[in-house]
Amino acid sequence: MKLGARGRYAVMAMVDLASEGGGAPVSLSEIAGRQEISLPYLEQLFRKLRQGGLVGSVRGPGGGYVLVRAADEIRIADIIFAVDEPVRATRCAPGSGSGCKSDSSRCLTHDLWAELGNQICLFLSAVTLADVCDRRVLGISGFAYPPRRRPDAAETRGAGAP
Amino acid sequence: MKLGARGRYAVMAMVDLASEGGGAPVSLSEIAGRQEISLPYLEQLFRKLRQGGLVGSVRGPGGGYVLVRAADEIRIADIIFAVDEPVRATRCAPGSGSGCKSDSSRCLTHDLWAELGNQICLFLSAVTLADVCDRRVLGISGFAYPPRRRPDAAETRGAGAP
DNA sequence: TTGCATCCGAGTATGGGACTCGGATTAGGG
DNA sequence: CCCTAATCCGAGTCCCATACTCGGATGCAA
Repeated sequence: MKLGARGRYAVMAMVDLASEGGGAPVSLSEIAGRQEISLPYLEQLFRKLRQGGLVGSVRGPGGGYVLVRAADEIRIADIIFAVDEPVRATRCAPGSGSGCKSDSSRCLTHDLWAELGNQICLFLSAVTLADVCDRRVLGISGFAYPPRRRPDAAETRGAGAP
Repeated sequence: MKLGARGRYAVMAMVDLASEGGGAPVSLSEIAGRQEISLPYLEQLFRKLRQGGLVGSVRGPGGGYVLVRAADEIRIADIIFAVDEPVRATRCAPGSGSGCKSDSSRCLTHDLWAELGNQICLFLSAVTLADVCDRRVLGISGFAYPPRRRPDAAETRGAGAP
């Protein structure tokens, strides 16, 4: 999962679209004005969003973009995926070869990054556009990580899922 | 929290150091050979790790680096922080001004990114160097995200690509 | 037809990241 | 003593991904 300005702008624009548009199409100029993003850049973004099936377009005067699904059916992860397709996490798995060099057990760190990417996907999949619009983001994962933090001495940490 | 190749190399090197060094100093040439990282680059990395108080150094022939704390007392987050200090998450909070433009309630996405960064920190703080060495990473957070999803409607397509 | 809007392929460039270089220090072994 | 192995340090270079732009084509309503 890649995390650049493009993804952030896309989310900002989608939030704007979900908030300001009441079913009626919203033009990119409006969004550009409100969010202070350049119009051509927004066009490029919404091209991807449209190809990803997240928004529909209405051409001509009075046209613009509309959400295809309801705001609480659109996950933030969907937006990021739509505009930032590729992944390539470590130096492993560049796509073709399964990676981690030839030696099968070289990179111990592999599953660390894999698991981290997993966590990020999980989080961004748990938050919907509606959540962001209504400021329902904080505390969505209101859990504290560990029972397994530092218990000050040896502990049999089974690490198992419940 | 920034996530570049530098951080990944640093973690790889620290894992190597924790695995191969049995209390005795390990020279950077050895690590460079095993992990296929260039020596000068490693030097630059370990300079930061030393300044961050994660490793100690022994100069002269037979010298090298040693862990200052035990491997299960070093969190992955510590390593990343040591080599990649600054953060600047959104376009908000560039350091001086508290951010989010002047208008107080413009960027609704602010707490989204803040919370995401929080999640990443949380995860990387829950994993220690020893965990990675012993392949105890997978399933460290073996929980499924909350019951607070949309009850029935369209729970198709889970989580996306790993 | 005119003007507003989406559509599209290509193109530029700048910034930050990975990575390098030359030299200075420190220490052990002949 | 040198000599060599190692850490130290401040620069400096290069390159590529990413943000961002341009010119024009297409569709639709008044």
